[in-house]
Amino acid sequence: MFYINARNKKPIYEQLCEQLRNQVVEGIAVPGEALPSVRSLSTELGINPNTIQRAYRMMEEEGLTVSIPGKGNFVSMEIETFRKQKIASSLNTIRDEVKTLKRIGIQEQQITELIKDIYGGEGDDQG
Amino acid sequence: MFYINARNKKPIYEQLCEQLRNQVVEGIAVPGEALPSVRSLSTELGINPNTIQRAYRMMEEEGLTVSIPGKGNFVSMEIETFRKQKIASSLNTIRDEVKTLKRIGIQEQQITELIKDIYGGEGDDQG
Amino acid sequence: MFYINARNKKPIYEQLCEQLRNQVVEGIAVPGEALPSVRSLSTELGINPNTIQRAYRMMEEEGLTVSIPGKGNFVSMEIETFRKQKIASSLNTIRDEVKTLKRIGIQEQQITELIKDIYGGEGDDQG
Amino acid sequence: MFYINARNKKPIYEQLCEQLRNQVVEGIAVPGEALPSVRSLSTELGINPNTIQRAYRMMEEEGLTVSIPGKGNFVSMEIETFRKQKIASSLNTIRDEVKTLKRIGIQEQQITELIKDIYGGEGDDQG
DNA sequence: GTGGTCTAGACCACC
DNA sequence: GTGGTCTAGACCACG
Repeated sequence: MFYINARNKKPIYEQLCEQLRNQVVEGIAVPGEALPSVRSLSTELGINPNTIQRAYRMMEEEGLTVSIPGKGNFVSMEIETFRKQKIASSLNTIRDEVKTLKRIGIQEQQITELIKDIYGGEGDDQG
Repeated sequence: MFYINARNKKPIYEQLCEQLRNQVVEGIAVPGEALPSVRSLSTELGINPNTIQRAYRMMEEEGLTVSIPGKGNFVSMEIETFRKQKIASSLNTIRDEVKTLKRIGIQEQQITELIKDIYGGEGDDQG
Repeated sequence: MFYINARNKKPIYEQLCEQLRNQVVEGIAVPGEALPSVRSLSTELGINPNTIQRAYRMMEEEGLTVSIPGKGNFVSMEIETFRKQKIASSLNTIRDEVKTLKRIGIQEQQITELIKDIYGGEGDDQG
Repeated sequence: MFYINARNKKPIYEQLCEQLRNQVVEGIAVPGEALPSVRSLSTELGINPNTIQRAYRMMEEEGLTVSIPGKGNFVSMEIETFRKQKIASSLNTIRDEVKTLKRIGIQEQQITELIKDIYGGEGDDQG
């Protein structure tokens, strides 16, 4: 469910948080689903429990999960917000990059064809 | 020629480097052009000379500039590489984001219209 | 693990970087091995932490090490590249010098005997 | 007779000095030969006359040239010393590199063949 | 004037 | 504890 990229300069707790965020908006993690316990994830990833704890705390602060004392951490039931946020964020990123490409002199066609290719492929090439 | 955004989490030397990178790919900084001296930029921005030095060193390591001791720092003569890199990088970013949006369930049309809007505007909304 | 030669004209950060490079290609420093912490090496050598930092940063930029914030600096797992680079570089240097000697009028025999002497000695006259 | 590589980090006066040194030991510059005047070389290379002056001064200090006031600078008649120095220096460099290669595990044969190739070619492949 | 190196010491985030 | 960034200011070599 989670993995760590030690070479990545992002802090570990951020990596974990981001992974759950992505899984949630893409429907891979479903509302109500239980997250691994702090202890088990800690040993599985070889990471300090404090760091896992911090990641879980951050997830809860974001509203991404709910923590039920004595039970564990669970994906929140209110995830539509995150889907909208992610869409807005992605569109913004695309807008910025496209503007840059326009300034550099790239033709609109080259970009639209890239998109057509992606949507043309029926399958989901998620890694 | 350069500015600092204190609110930006990125380190100052990175901001400077990134700004020159953009100016180069957009043709605002032309090959052979002299950069401000370490000291002058330092006082102009209210930044420690060491930090400017580091930014300039990084630019040179990237091949973005050449440093001639006793003379100054100058935009490199071979900048076409950076234009190509930037294009490839931007297209990759767009590809990733579009794939994500597809997975989330966004229609192709919504993205292509965003792009059409950007290219429809004659002006350059830079800065 | 490291030492400083004050008489050497090369900057300190370069000396450190070069030493690790040599230790790596000669198998003295093994992949995954931890380097001294910035602070400890700083006090051990009587060098400013900033300078050590810079050396370590340069090593990482070269791909010689990986830096994990909060953990330390470690010899990279992919060091075979450096061995090959070093071999190529050494052979090139030898080639250039031999060509010069040929031009000056030195006999081939004089050079080959030098090499035979080196390989004839069983021991390793390192350090 | 001289050229400047602005990208080279070596100071200009050092580059000039080194070039004459090489030309002398290789017989390209012959004893008694006149060097370009400070003024003419200065304009030819687009270099500050002071820098040329410094290079010429250094050449004279090395005993590489003699300066005759009112006449100019001339290659020294005593150049055999430099030939011997260059040979010693080259042999030392080769010795060091070969030792390194031995330590890394390179076979003697690989090096001797490199040398045989160089001496096998009748011509002088100097650039 | 220019860039390059180094010291001394502070502050931050991460683990 | 760790690495990373930044400031303040000195000193050097080069042109």
